Amino acid sequence: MKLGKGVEWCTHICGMLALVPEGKGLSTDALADFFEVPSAYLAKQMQLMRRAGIVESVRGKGGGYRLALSVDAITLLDIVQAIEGPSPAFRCTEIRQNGPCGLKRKDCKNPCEIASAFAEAEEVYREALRAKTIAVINAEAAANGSPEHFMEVAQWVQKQVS
Amino acid sequence: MKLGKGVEWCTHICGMLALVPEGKGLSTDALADFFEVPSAYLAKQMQLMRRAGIVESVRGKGGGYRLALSVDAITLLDIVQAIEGPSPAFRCTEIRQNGPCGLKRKDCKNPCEIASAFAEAEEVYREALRAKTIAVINAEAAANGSPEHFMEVAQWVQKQVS
DNA sequence: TTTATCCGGATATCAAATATCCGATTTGAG
DNA sequence: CTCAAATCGGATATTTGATATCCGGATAAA
Repeated sequence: MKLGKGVEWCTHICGMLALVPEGKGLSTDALADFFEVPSAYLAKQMQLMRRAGIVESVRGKGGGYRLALSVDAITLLDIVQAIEGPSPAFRCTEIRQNGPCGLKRKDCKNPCEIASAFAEAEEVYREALRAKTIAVINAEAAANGSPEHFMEVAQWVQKQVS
Repeated sequence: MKLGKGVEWCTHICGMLALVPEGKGLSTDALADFFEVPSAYLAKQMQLMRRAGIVESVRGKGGGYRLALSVDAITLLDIVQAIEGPSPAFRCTEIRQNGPCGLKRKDCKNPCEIASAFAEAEEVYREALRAKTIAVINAEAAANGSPEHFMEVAQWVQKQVS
């Protein structure tokens, strides 16, 4: 039961990309430097984000990544699913069909009670993540953090895109 | 984001152990045969269950495992935590402290907004699993399944403990 | 004493996460 | 046109964790 590092990285990155001016972008190297994470591996995560439609890329000199959607259209769930894929955490292998008292295949059209219970739990989990947009996260961060730090970050972004 | 097979196995096993008569137990081999799972590996999972206080073991000939608690005192969350351990799925590595705009350690006494959001989501997930006891699961299974199959399983258990 | 069982540790195997590298392509700038 | 900067996709290590097996010791019933 573990989420990949890419989830943490990309969530922070989305918060930062929100500060990037229209038409500009930040390169993988710039993002990797900002968070001190391995550039080559981050590049792979950003490709997943792009395929999921969360960010868009501009190739060639001066290119980089920027958000493909507005900050209130990107949820934490979107990011998790982009990085981790769609498969549920609980994997039902239908062991009720095994062994001396195994059920017949045809009697197992519906998921078993255990699989259903885990599916429900994962659904409320996803629902909680779906309720948190980048806009919300950034608003909370602005409320809790110092204005000085915010300016510092904003100026760093400015320097990169100029 | 993946739960180990032991979670599925042990949940089904708890449902079965509920049928074991007072004072008796089922051996690891019997459980492994019933569900067609590898015996040696299942033994490891059962040790985790025992250390978590969910089942208790009887050593020596004729021994085995039985529930250590009543069926309405064992939740799916208990089983997940027994097998998977206590660590959360989202691992915050405090990358906000990294890089050119990294925050000072002392300004990071509270978890960041992202870590908090994931912690909340995992809490509702745990809450959902906490609401599902073995008693509930078994009641649902009894309601959905055929009485014939229930008898078949009960008789198999009888044969093992006699 | 023999047999069946759990216990703990050591170890092997396999899959996934993490990480790096390279060649191809695109694009802006000189 | 050429060069440099950047993403893209694929190939490939490396590391970690999940999966799986085995064995020697302890325990208890027959």
